[in-house]
Amino acid sequence: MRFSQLLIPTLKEDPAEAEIISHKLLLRAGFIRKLTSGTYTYLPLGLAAIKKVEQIVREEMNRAGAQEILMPMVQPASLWEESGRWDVYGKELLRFTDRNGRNSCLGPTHEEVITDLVRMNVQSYKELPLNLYQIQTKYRDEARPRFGLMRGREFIMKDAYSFDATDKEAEQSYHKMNQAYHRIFERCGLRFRAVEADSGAIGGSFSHEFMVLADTGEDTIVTCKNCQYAANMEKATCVPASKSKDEPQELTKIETPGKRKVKVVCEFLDIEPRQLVKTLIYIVNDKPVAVLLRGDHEVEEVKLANILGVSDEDLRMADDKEVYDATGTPTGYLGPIGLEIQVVADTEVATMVNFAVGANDKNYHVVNCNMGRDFTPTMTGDVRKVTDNDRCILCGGDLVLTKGIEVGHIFKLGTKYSASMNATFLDAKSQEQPFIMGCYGIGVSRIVAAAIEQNFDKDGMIFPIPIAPVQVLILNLGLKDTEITEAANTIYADLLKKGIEVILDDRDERPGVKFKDADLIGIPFRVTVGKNFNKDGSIEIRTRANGDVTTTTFADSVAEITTMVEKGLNQ
RNA sequence: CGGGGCGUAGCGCAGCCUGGUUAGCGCGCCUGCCUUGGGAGCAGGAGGUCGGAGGUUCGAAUCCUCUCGCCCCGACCA
Repeated sequence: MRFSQLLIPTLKEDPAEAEIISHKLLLRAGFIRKLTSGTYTYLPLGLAAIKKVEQIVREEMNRAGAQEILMPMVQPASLWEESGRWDVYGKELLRFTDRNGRNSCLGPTHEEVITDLVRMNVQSYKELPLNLYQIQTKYRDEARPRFGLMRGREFIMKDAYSFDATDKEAEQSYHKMNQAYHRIFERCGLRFRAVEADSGAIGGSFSHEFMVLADTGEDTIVTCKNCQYAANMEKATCVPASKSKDEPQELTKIETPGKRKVKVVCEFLDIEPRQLVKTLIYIVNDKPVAVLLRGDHEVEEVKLANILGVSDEDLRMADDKEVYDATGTPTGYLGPIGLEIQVVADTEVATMVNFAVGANDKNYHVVNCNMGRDFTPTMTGDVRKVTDNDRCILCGGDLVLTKGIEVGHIFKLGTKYSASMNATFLDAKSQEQPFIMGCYGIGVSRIVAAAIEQNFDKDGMIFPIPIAPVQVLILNLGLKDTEITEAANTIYADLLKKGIEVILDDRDERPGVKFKDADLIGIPFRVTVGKNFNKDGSIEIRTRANGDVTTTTFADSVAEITTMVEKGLNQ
C-alpha cells in the first residue's frame, strides 16, 4: 500500500472531544472518525488493526474446536419474551417496530438466537459438545458512551456459546475457552490478568474476566502481591481480622449532637473509624434491611445481593425518608441495638469488641457495643469491598487494587436459557435434557483501544507487532532522487513478495512530516531510505517500541527486515 | 436520568460579558517560488447561512426563549 493513496487523515492537534490517550491517538493517527456519539467509522489503518485481532481470535477459537457462524443483528422480540429478558434487559436494548408492527431489537448479545438455533437443529447427545461463535457488530444503547472505542454503542465483539450434555463436559468446555483466551490475549501482546468474577446463581469459579492492566481502566481488580490470586471487586475476598481479645466494657450512651458522619463522630469520640460500626439501610424488594459495616469499609452490593439470595437489581440504598420510616431514627444515629428489621453484619464486625454505633436515638451514639451481647444480627457474612489494607485469602499476602479494562469474559450459563426456551436433547437413556451452556465474549474493537492504552509514548502509538495494522513502514525521503526512489520501491516490492505487510510513504512531504506521522501511527518497524543511502548506501531500520536503529545495506535490507519482523511476531 | 461545560472554516481556538463596517487567528488545504534526516520559509488563494428555530432591536455570532448535538462528572450498565 502506498501512503499517498491511503486515507490516513492525521491530525497535529488533539481533538477536543477526546479525553483518554487511546481515543486521542486513534483520532489523531487517522484510525477512526466519529459518526455520532459512541459510533465510529474504522478507517483503513483502524480496520487493519481490528482485522489482526479478529484473525488471532479466529485462529484460537478454531484451534479450540469452535465453529464460526454469523447470526442476524436484528432479533425478534418473541425470542426475548421466551427467555424472559424482554422485560428485564433495560434501556440498553434498542427496541423498535418493523413495518408489520413486530417488536424487534438490535442484538446486544445472542443467547436467545443461538439457543433457538441449537434447539431447532441439535437433537442428540451424540452431536455434543458444540461450540459456535461469531465476530459481529453489537449494539448496546449505552447510557453514556465514552472514551472512543472503549465504550461505544456499536462495537465489534466475538461471542461464543457452548452446548454440553453434562455438567462435567460443560466445565471442560469452559476450561478450553479459558485456555484459548489466555492464548489470544498473549498473542495480542497485551499485559493482562484473568480474574475471578461473580457468577451469581451458578456458583463455583465459573466466571472469569480478562482484564488488560491500564490506569485508565474503568474496573478495579484485586490481585495478590505474593501469589496468583486475582479477582474483580464484586468477587474478591480476603482474610478477616482475628477476633479482638479486649475485655467487653459496659455499654455507654453518649450525647453526640449533630454528629452524623463516621468521620465526625469518630473525631468527637476520639476513636478511629475502624472502632466504629456503621449501620446502612438498603431497600431489598421493597423491604428494609440493615447492613452493619466497620466504619472505614464499603458495601459490595453484589456480595450483599448474593447473601440475601436476590439479584443486585433488587437492592438499593434507602433514602432518608425510607430510613426514618423503617427505623424511627434519622440517618446518622442508626445502630443495631433494638432494630426490628433484618440485620446483616459483615464478617469483620463479628471480630470487633467495644465498638461505637448509633443509639437509634437522635443526637446519641453508644460506645462499647458488642455483637452477641447487645444485639444479634439475622445473618453474618462477607458483604464489603476489599481494600488494599487486606490480606490474600489464599496465602495471606498483601492485596493490591489496580485498574483494568475488561476485554474478555467467560461464563458458565448452565441451563438458564435452555430451560426457559425449552432447548433440549436426548441423552443415551432417551431422556430429554436441557443443554448446559456457556458463553464467552471478547471485545475486539476494545482490544485495539486497550492495546494503545498500554503502549504509547509522547509521539504516538506503539503497536504490539501481532496487531499492528502493518508491520513495516518505508519512508522514501528522496522522492525526486531516482536512486533513493528506486531503492525504496524495490525494498517495498521485495517485502511484499515475502509476505511482509508494508506501507511505502511516497508522499511529497518533507522528512520531518514523515517521521512524525510514522511515530504517530506506531508501525513497529520504520525503514528509512534517504540521504544516507546516497552517501554510503546505508538504510536504517528503526524499532518503534524502543527506538533502536539498525543500519544495513540495500542488499541486506530485505533479509534484515524480514528477520526482525518474524522474530517480533514469534516472540 | 441528575449536575456541569461547549457548539464560530476540515482541526484547535479568539470574538459574546459591554449589540454597530468586508467575523478573526494558528494548523490544515490549493497555486507558485524556495527548501528537503524530526511537523521549514515567502507570496498569493479557496473555504463560514457563527448548530437550528423563534423573539427583542434601526441593527444580533453577541441579548432573551425554545430546540438539537457533542463532551465531562455521577447514576446506570458487561
